[in-house]
Order: sequence, then C-alpha cells, then structure tokens
Amino acid sequence: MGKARTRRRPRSPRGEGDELRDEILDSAEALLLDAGSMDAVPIRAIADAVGVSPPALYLHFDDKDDLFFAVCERRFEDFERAMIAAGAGIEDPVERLRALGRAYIRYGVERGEHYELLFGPRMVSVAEGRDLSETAGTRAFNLLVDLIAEGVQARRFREVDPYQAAFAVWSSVHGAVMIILAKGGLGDAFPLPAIDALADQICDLVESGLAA
Amino acid sequence: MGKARTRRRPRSPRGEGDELRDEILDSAEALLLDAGSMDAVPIRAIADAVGVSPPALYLHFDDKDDLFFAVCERRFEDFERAMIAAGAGIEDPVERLRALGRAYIRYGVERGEHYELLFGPRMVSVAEGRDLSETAGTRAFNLLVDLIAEGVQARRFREVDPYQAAFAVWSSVHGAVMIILAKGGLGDAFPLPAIDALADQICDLVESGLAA
DNA sequence: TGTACATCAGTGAACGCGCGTTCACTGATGTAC
DNA sequence: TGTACATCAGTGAACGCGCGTTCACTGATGTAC
Repeated sequence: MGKARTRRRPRSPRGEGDELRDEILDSAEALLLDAGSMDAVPIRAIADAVGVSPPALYLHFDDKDDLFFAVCERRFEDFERAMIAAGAGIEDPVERLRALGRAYIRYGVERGEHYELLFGPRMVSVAEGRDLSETAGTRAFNLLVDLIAEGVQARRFREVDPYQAAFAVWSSVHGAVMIILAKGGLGDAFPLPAIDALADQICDLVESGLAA
Repeated sequence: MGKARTRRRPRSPRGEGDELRDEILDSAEALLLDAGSMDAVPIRAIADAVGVSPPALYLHFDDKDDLFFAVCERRFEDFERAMIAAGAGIEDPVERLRALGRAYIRYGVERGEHYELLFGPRMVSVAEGRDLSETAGTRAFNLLVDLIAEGVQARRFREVDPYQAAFAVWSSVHGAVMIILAKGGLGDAFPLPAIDALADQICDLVESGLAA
C-alpha cells in the first residue's frame, strides 16, 4: 500500500523552526537503537519518524554525517554526566575507579548501539577532520586520567604514568563492552559469563594491577 | 575510458574450476585491507580484481555473506597459528601469557582490517546462525583458557575461574587493539601513547592482576 | 575416425531497489508603506 | 485599514548512482556411439 506518512508534524510557528532540529536528533537516536549502525538508518526513515519530508532535514544539517555527529555530541554529554555521577561523593580513588569501571561497562552494555556510535569504528569516519579537544568525550577521558593521577599521588596506586595507565584501564573496560556486545548476537555456541561477573572480574584485574 | 577490465583471467582448464575460488578469497581479503569493512567492498570490485565477471563469483559462493565468511575462516586459521607460534616453547605460564598478549596486540594492530573482520561487530552478522564451535577462533580462545588453568594449577596465578579470567584478559587486549585502531584514524587531537608502551602497560596490568 | 551431445567455466546485459541529495515550488505569516 | 511584498518552514518529485543478484547465453572441451 501507499506511502502514507506515519505522522504528519504540524509546521513550526514562525521563528521557532529550530524546534525541528531537536526532534530530528531525537528520532535519529531512537532509530539508531533499532538499526545498530548509522549506515542502517536512512535519512528517509528519520524524516518519516519525525513526520516531515526528507529535504526538511537539510534545513538544519549539512548532510548525513553532520546530523549524526550532532547525535554523537549529545550522547557524549550524556555519557560524561553518567561518569561524573558514578564517581560523585566517593573519596577513595580505588573505590571510585571501581565505581567508574562498573558504570562504564553497564552504560556500554545497556545502551549498546549508542556505545558503538560513541566508541566504535563508525565514529572515526564521522569525527574525521573535526576538533575533538573540547568535546564531552575528551572530558570524560580526562576524568579517568585525573583520578589515576590522584590515586598515584595519594599512594593508593603504583607509580604509573596516569595518561598511559588511563589508556590501559580504558582498554580493559572498552574491550569488555565490545566483546559483550558482539557476543550478544552470537547465540550459545560461545557462552558468555554473566555480565556482572565479567564486569567484576575486569574491575578486579584493573584494581590489583594498579594496586600500590 | 570505460569499463575495460583491469586484467582478464584465463579460463580455468576443465575440472579445475576450484582454482578460481582461492583467487576470489585472495582478492576479497586484499580489498578488505584497503576498504576497511566488508560493506565497502563491492562484489564487482572483487570480480574485477580477479579478472572475471561478477556472476562468476556465484559459481563458488551462495552470496556475499557466504564469501566473506570463507575469508573469515581462512583468517582465523592464520590467527590461531600466530597465537600458537607466539607461545611455543615458553614453559612459564606467566611468560607465555605475556608473549601471547604482545602477539595478540601486534597482530591486531598490524592487520587492523583483518582484525576488525575477525573480532569487530561486522563479524556478528556474518557469523549469525552458523556453528562456531569447531572454528579456529574458538580453538584460539581455548588456548588462553588452558594457559590460565595451567597457571592456576602451577600456583603461578591466583585462584580464578579460567574461563571467566580468560574473558577478562581477552577484554583487555581486545580493547587495546580496538582503541589503537580507532584512534589511528583520528589525527593528533587525541594523542596515543606509543603502541609498544601501551602493549606493555596492558600486559603489566593483566600480569599483576592475575599474579599469585 | 567422425560426429552428436553433454558439461563445464564462465560472460554481458539488465533488473530492481534503496539511497543521499537537489530542485523548483507553495502557502502561511509577518512587515512596510 | 488595506495591500504589496519578503520571509520562513517547509513539500513533492525526481536525479543519478551503486549495489547484490539473476537471466539467458556462449564457446571450448570432453565423452559415447
């Protein structure tokens, strides 16, 4: 049957055309959850979900990459808030690191598609040629660097280079998330330890690895 | 200009049509190195590289997924050999684990596109619905499980569950590779520690994390 | 030894689809005189 | 207060391309009688 649009969005009142921009980002994000990758989300599907014609998207974004980079930025801000919240109020660096690690893995596993957008290979092509130094993602990483530096200074961690150690820690949790996400689709041929147990295992590993 | 084919492959002699199959896999693999993902390798490009028309590929493979699954299998066998070679002749489990970790990261970094094919999200969709229990990838993972079990029994590692610990170790090195590969395309906005130093850092982390 | 036939290893052209994007336009609303 | 005009927030249709795959075919080589 026909091409009937699911929902027809009423035209924004004059001067408030920017409202559409947010609705587009909302829909693009929601579709990403189902589709799994940006390539699998056609611009037409976004327009349809918003209730608008495809060309309307070009009133607010240069092209598809531009649109998804904007989705990305919003997500990174959300991710940064989650990390800040996870560590808030915990004094001991060791405890805070564990809290961050758990929160990171939980965030990644629970929002797999978003996580892949943020940290997967896809992001690389979208981010190429843009300045990332002031993004929420970079700030979140620096949270970890600072935490490790603090722990080293307080003699709760061994004498490591905080920047390098942060990469190592990040590798561990990132790897855990990627494997959990990948194996999620693979059935029973390759059983996965319970996710929480795995998260704890990783945290143990990191913790005793950094222990003073 | 035009559609002139780069190279025209002479027709296989009767009864040896299977030779083409290997040549297709070789070309598909080579193109993957340049393109970065299976989606970015059109079937036409493979056919052209081999010097054959696109429909000829369907004489040997059901469809595109089938073709790339075959590429995948060949790579996993190669990967398994690399891991076996890296650990060969090293008696001490701690030393062998470090050797495997370094070899894993080196393998992943040096052959980024192949690595992503093997362990990235893309593989999931290709592998879906197939039996993986007898694949080289599973065997390579069991190598790690056995190594940890051996180390635990020899009291060189703490008393951990080998299967879970193997997942944790794998997460660490897998995460390291994914991050190195992802950041490789990102320019200088986010400097990466020297790869070897990072590999050592990860190995240190894992080692002291498992230490008895 | 000759010839009809089957088979093998492909080819060339096209189908049909989905995609990102562009183009010319429209109708409602505000503004200037 | 009336009216010509500019602007804003979109629309509908189409362009042009690349893709995976299918279809009907071809020409060389082997085999049966």
